[in-house]
Amino acid sequence: MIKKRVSLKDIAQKVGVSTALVSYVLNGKEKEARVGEAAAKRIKKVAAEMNYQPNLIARGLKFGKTHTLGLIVADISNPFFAMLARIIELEAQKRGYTVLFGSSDEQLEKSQNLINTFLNRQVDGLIITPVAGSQAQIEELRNKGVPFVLMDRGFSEIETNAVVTDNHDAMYNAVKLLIRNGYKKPGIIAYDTTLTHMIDRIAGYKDALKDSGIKFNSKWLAKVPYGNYKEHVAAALDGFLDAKGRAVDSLVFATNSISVQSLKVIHARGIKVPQDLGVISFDESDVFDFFYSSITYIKQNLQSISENTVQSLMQSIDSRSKKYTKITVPSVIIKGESSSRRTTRGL
Amino acid sequence: MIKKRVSLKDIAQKVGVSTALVSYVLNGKEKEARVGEAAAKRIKKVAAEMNYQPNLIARGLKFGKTHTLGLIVADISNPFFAMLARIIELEAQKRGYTVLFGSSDEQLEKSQNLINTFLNRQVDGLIITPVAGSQAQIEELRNKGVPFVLMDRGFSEIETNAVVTDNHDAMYNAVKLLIRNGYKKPGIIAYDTTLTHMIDRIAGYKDALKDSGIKFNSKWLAKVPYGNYKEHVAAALDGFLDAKGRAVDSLVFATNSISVQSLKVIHARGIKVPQDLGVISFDESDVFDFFYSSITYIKQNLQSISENTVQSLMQSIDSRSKKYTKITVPSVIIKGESSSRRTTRGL
DNA sequence: TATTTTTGCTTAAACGTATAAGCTTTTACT
DNA sequence: AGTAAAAGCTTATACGTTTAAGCAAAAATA
Repeated sequence: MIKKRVSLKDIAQKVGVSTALVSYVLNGKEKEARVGEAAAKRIKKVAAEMNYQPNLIARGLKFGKTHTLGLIVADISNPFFAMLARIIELEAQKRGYTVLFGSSDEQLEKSQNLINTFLNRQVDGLIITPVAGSQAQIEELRNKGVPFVLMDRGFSEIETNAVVTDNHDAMYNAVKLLIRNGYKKPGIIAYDTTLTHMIDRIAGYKDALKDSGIKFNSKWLAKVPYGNYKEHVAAALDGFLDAKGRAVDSLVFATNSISVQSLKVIHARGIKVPQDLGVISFDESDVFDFFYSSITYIKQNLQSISENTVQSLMQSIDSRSKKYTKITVPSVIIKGESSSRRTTRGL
Repeated sequence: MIKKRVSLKDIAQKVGVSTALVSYVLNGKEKEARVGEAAAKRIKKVAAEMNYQPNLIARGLKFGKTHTLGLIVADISNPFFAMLARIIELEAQKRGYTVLFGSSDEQLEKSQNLINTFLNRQVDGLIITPVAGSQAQIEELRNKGVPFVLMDRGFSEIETNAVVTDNHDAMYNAVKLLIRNGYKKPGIIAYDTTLTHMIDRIAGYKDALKDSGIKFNSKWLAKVPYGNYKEHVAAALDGFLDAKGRAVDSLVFATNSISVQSLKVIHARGIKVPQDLGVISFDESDVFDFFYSSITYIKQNLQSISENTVQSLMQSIDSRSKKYTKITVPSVIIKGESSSRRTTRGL
C-alpha cells in the first residue's frame, strides 16, 4: 500500500480553505496575498502535522523549470569522471539542483540518447563531455537554445560554453621539464581523436619541442584508439622501446588511463625509470604509490573545473543569453623522480 | 532565445483538431479511439515535421510515475560504487528509467537530504547503500510504502529488499584459504561500523577460524573508523607488525579502500608478501598489477549485484507488495601469490 | 449615511498530458 | 423511411502547483 503524498488540496480540505490560500502561505506570500493571521497559522500547523512536501514535478510543469541538470560523462566508472561527478553533484546541490547522469561511453548514439532523454525530462541544462564527432548534436542544442556547458573537452569549430584544463600549457610545461632535465627525445602517447583536449595536449607537446630547438619526429607520437586501448598502448610502448636503439628517451602520457596502462607495461617489462626512460603522467592515481620511482604528473584542478562548469551553466540558465564563455583552468605539475635522470632522491 | 518545445497543442492547432485526437494518435490508440485514417496520417506527419517530443514531466504528473530512480551511494568517486553506478544506469535505461544520483558520504544528514530531495522529485523508487545509523530513515520509507532496495549492505534489524554479496561466505573462504596454505595467525582489518556487510565479513572471518580449530585472538582484529581511515590503517598495520614477534602472519582486508591503503603501507615498509605476511584483498584494483606479488582477492560480482538490485526494485515498483526479498550474490576468490607461502610461481 | 478602501478569502486559468464521456454525422439494418 | 449502430470527432476533467483576477464583507473615509 503506497501512502498517498499529501497535497495542497489535502491541507486545504482539512483547514477548510482553498488551495490557493494554502499555496500563498506555504510560499511565504502571506503579506502580498493579504492572508489573515489566524488562517495562516492554522495552515502552517496542519501542513507541518501532515508533513507536507511540495511535488516538484508539478512545480516543474507549472514553471517550465525542474531544477534538474543532466550530466553526461564519457564513463562514470573512470575515476577522473567520477571525481568530477562528485563535485558537480555537490555544487549543483548547493544551488538547489539535482543531477541526472549517464555515460556516453564515447559513443555517438548513446550520447544522443542521453541528450534526448534528459531534454524530454525537461532538465534546465546539460553538462557534457562531448564524444568525438558529436558536433551536430551540440549544435542542435545551441539552435534549440538549451543551456549547456562542455566540460573537459570541446570543439574548435563550434562556439560554446566550455570549461577545460589549459591542456596546451600543461603539456608544454611537462615536455619542457623533461627537456630541461636532459632528455633529448621525448615521446607522447595520446588518444586518436579530434577532440580539443587531445589536440591541445599534442600541440603543447610539439610547441615545447619547437621552442627547445628539437625537431619533432613523427615516430615519437603514438595515437591509440579509445576502444581496447590497453593493447594498443602496450604495442606503442613496444614500438618506442624495441631492442635496437630506443626511439624515445622519455614519455608523456596524455590521459590518466593511458598513464596507468603504460606504467603497468613499463613495470612488467622491467624498464628503468627515470634512467632509461623519463616519464610524466596525466592526472593522479593510486598506482603511483606502488611504482618504485615516484611519478611526476600533471595535476588538473578538478574542483575548479567542476565549480566553473556548474557556475557557467547557472549563468547560462539564468541569463538565457547568446554569449558563450570559454574557461581555461590552470593545472600544476607535481614533480617526482620519474622525470629526472639526475635523481633527486634524498634531497 | 530559448525555442519553445512543441506540445500536443501546437500540433493540434496546425492540423486543426483537438489535442485529444493528437494524443490518441501519437500513443498508438487510433483503433480504440476510432480515429479517422486521414486525420491520423496528417497528425503523424505534422508531429514528425515539428519534431514533437513528449514532455515527460507532464506525463509524470498525470500518471504519478516519473520513470526515474534515485541512486544514493556512499561515494560516487569510490571506484567500487562508480562501477555499480555505471551498470545500474545501464540496467535502468534498458527498462526506460533514468537515474538521479547522489553521494551520502556515509553521513546521516546527507543521506536524509538526498532521500527527501528524490522523493519530492517523485522518483518511482530508490536504490540505497545505507549509512550506519540510518535505520529510522529506511523504516520511514517502508512506512510510506516507497519502493526501495538496499544495496551492498543492509540492516539485520529491519526487513527490507536488499541485494548484497554473500559476505560471510566470501570472507570465510578467504580465511580458510590462508589457513589451508599454512598461515596460523590470520588477522583482519575492517571498518568500525554496524552495517551488515562488515558484521558478516567479520563473522565469516571468525567462523573460518573456529571451523579450523584456531582460537580467535582479539588482537587479530583491527576496526578502523571510516573518517581518515588511511592513518588508522597504517597504525593498525604497525600494531600487527611491530618488531618483536609479529601478532599475525597473514591479513585479510575487509574492503577495497582498506586493501589499497594497506598494500601501500606494506609496500612502503618493505614487508615481504607472502613470505612474511599472507594477504587477501577485497575487490579488484589497478594497483595490484604493481605489487611485486600478485594479489589474491575476493571478486564481487558487480554485474549481478547491479542487475539484481534494479530487477528487485522494478518488482517492488510494479507489484507494490509488502513482500521483501533478500538476494545474496556469490563472489569468487581470484588466487594470486599473496596468499600462499609455498609460492606457486611457474605452476 | 453613503462611498471608498482595505481585508480576507475564492475562482479560474495555466503548465502538458491522457482518457472517459458526450455529441454529431454518416452508414447499416429492418 | 425510420431507427439503430458505428464512425469520427470534441469537451471536460484530472494530475499538483501557482498566481492573476474577482468578490464579498468589514473598516475607513467623507
